[in-house]
Amino acid sequence: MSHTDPPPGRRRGAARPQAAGAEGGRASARSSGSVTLDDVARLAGVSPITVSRVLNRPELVTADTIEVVREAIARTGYVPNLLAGGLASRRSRLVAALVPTISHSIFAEAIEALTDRLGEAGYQVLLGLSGYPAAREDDLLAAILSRRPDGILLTGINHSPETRRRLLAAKIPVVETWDLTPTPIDLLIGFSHEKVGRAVADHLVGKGYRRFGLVGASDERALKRRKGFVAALAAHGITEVESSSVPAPGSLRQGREALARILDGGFRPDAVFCSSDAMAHGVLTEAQARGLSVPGDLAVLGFGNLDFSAHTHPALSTVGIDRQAIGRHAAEAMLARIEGETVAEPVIDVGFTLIERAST
Amino acid sequence: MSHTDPPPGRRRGAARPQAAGAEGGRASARSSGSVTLDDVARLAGVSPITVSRVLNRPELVTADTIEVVREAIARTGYVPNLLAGGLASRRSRLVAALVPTISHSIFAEAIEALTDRLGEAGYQVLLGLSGYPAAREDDLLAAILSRRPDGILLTGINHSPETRRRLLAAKIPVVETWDLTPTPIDLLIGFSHEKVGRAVADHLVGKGYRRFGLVGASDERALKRRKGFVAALAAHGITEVESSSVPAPGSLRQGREALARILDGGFRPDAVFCSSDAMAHGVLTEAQARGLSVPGDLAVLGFGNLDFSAHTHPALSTVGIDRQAIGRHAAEAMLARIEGETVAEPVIDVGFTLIERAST
DNA sequence: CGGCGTCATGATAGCGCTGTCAGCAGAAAT
DNA sequence: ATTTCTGCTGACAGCGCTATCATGACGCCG
Repeated sequence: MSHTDPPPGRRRGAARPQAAGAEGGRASARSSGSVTLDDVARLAGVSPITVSRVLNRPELVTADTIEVVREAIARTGYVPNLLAGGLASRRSRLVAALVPTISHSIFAEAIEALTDRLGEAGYQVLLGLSGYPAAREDDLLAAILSRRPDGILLTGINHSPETRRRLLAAKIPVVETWDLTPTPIDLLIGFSHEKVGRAVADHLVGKGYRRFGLVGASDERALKRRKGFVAALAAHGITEVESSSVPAPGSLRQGREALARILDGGFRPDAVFCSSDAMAHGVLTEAQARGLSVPGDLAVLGFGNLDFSAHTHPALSTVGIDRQAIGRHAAEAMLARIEGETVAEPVIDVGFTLIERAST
Repeated sequence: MSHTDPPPGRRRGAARPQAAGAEGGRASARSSGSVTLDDVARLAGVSPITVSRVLNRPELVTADTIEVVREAIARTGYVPNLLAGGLASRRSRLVAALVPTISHSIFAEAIEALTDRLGEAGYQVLLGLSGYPAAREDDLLAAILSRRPDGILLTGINHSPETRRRLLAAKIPVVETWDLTPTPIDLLIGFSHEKVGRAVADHLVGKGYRRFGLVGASDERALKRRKGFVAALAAHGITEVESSSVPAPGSLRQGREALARILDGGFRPDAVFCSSDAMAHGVLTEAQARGLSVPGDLAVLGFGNLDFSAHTHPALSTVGIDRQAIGRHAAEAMLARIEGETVAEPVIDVGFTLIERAST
């Protein structure tokens, strides 16, 4: 049923221009009234499947037909329905990304890179905000899997057993990001936070600093950096480390307050390592407010190399992460997996760079 | 076809526990093999539509039945398919949001508030990043409308005729945000940027400042603020305004550089109004680097009241916008419209607050 | 000139779900 | 006892698209 006329003389001649939904048609009560593939097909004088091919696999259709169909699409103002398409083809062309927050730009940029790359390939990104202790991750994941994404990106490597189970059951590519682990669910793109901590400690000790402050957010990755930092200091025989924890993700304000707490507690560090550049900026600010000179009285080192970090006064030493590379690699790996190609590098260590500026 | 056994004794007894996809079944070549509503229904001994109701309109089903069905769902690990559901019900439970960027937290927070509120109502947010001169808005919109969102949020009020046409044709609620206009497409939630500019000018003039610098990003809303600012200054008889434009969105770095340009150009303002707090922070930083005292030598005023603004040194005077209110109101208005309720206030002016801190 | 492969297009049959209306208890009304 | 109503459940028929296989036209070969 539904399309009544068998294409007569072959295209062009068959096309009786007609407004969509005009005709003697009985628009079934449930129909949305909007233009469908069938409407376009009828106007173009071809079968619906041909219209579908023009849109999705034009290499299978002759140039003439493509032109006729394109014109019919333009005339009707047809907008494909990806819900229907996805249902039929079992490819939603949707990729989900779960991040704790986008308000702090460390994740935002990776997401933007991911979105850009996937957009080029015709995919869209469905964003899930899990909040900081990833409390909602489970429910969120359930909601997201209902959309049948073709792939999913997660932040971090610690997921509840329930989450792992669901991901495995979904049988789609999974990319974990921002950390490394010997037991990834599937794909993995990150770097070693513990090594970051060690590298920072070695650097600071090498420059002669001996009394350390640590200003860290309480998220799992910051804790790993701390662990590496403390371990490396211990290896240098240094145990004098005063630390102050704040709730993730950590802001300039919290950096200021943390330094104030450390100083007011009587400890007088000569260097402070912060778990984010925003907090380091706060430490810088508090130091300045107290008339301490940086790095003379106090060295400060951050994490993230955000866009402002090179331009604070003094410029902030920090650890640079190629955030866009994380997003880009995630997109590439996911696309490859979706297309059924074998992924050359299922685990990518994007590394980090210790960036020495004026604050140390 | 498809479900073979008519529910015999009435529930419970009928449930023959069976792994999903076991049975003598001929899984049609196209089936995904994953658990469907029918599988759950068979296990629970009810019809598929009843399972659907348990999930979507449980108030229509008795407690007993709900329990049996819930158990079957748990046992099978059923994950609903919203592509199919959306196609059948013509409600995707998806809301699209188009913003220039999420890397700068001014939009990110509004999006988070939107996402939270909509999430409670069972909707998810599909994010579209249009980039700064909203170059991609048209294509992006086309891609997004293919998903049949139930509503859409736009940033700003200037859209191409093509965009307007498409939005109107989609027949879904549209919320424009971050600005006001007498001719909204549908719903509108924002505030007057020109009034912001005027209020800032009045404030600064009132405090005795007379020579003004203006550091502005070149996006349309920042230009409106500038216009209001300049107009109000003119009303006070002040025409000595030196301005410096930077590409949107504007960063700390650009703030520093802009102040440097103004100062090196020989103009010596006693107050600078910046189009974002990030840039104002940069101006603050450059002033400090040059040994200028703020506000003694130079007053600085930003825009946005971001989380760091109260904690810079000196604390930054700025214009506060209730960003979460924008997201929340947008969500509420959209939900009301989707549910078919009449929207009490289709246009909401969330206003702004001039926040006076130490930098002026 | 018949056989066969290739290419463009079409017919059919779903993908997994929900709108709609019908049916059938049991309770309430007469 | 009969009627009417209410509340719960089910059968059916799609939603708009695409996977799959079939078909017909054409060119090429021996």
